[in-house]
Amino acid sequence: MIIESAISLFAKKSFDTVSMRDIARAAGISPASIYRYFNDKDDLFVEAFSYKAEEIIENLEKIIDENTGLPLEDIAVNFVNYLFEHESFFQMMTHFITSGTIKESSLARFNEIERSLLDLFDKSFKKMGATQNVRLLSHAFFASLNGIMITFVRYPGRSKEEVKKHINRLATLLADVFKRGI
Amino acid sequence: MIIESAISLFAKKSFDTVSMRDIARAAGISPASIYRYFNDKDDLFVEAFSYKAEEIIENLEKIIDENTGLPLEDIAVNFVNYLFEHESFFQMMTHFITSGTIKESSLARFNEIERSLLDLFDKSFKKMGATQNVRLLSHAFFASLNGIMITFVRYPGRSKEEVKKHINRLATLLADVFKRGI
DNA sequence: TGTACATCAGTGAACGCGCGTTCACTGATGTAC
DNA sequence: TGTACATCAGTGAACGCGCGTTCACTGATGTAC
Repeated sequence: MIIESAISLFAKKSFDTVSMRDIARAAGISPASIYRYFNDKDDLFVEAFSYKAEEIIENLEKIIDENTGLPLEDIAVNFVNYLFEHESFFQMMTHFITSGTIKESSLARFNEIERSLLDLFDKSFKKMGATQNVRLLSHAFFASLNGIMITFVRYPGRSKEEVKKHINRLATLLADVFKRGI
Repeated sequence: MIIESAISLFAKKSFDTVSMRDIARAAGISPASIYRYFNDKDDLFVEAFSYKAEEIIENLEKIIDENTGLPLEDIAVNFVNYLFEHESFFQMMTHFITSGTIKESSLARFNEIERSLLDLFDKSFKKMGATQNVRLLSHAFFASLNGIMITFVRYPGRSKEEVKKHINRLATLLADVFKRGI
């Protein structure tokens, strides 16, 4: 319940602006109660992130496995749209990637999840027939899609629909470039 | 002097952890004095960013102009190494891109600078013979390089040298893929 | 050159706020005999 | 079934802190006559 409240808040607000009091209010409990279940804010967030991450990785894996001939463009577009639809996950991921002030243990768990995501991309590239530098390709592709999301998702003066469309175009272009370039 | 102190602090600490008191201390003045020259923290940071950005854009432009046959790989590697060597600029750029809580006027100035950077990539792609979708290519390439930096620059358990090397490899791979893919 | 006043950079201390977290406590539920 | 006690989820209030920012003030410098 606490975790779900935290997640739902991240869909609306950025990491720094979500406080323990906010989460407690959303969960309908007192701030002190949160500390019965989590050591500190970092711990709560890493739990929330991994909770959401499991769901997302499972779904993405399904998409990849069920569609044997899935072109890289579709994987890219699925991925960014998934991030787009699960803003809380994207928000948390961005925070873990960019923030310099995270407990080592939390960061370790985040990296584990990041590796699972990269495994998905590995799988996709292997299916496409890539044999060399697969992990490096995954790193580049994953980071590039991340970069596209991070750089343009807050683009000011554009509606959510326009932003989504633009990001889809960029993801498609990137996948196309990768497909032909590898 | 204030601006330079702010910039030098960003090279070491992340945005959220640099306070007005830190900057005042580094500049050898009192916190109150900063407010004689800047309306608020946002204003100071956008000035610091644009101060550094001008220098960087000028330098990158020189590199591109002076080397007519410069391959995309070199531009990519120059760009990420530049970000790497000017951590303060990278730090500020990341903050402006990811933070959801910035004054509209500051964001407008940031976007102006971002557009200048994109113009540089436009120039490079045009030199390479791209004629269609040049701006879209620049968006994708710029965002991808950003993503590579953002995603891997804080990679835990690796030395700065290792991180730099890895990012260079990814930037080279990306440029190579783009070159062959367009 | 001297004097009276205005201007202005700069300051130490404080304001008000929100944060993560802890404390001492309550009251419901479970357990033992 | 009743009673005494232990366990435990949950709480309101407070602690201590650091933040951005403002205030009332100082003292040096510039200006006018």
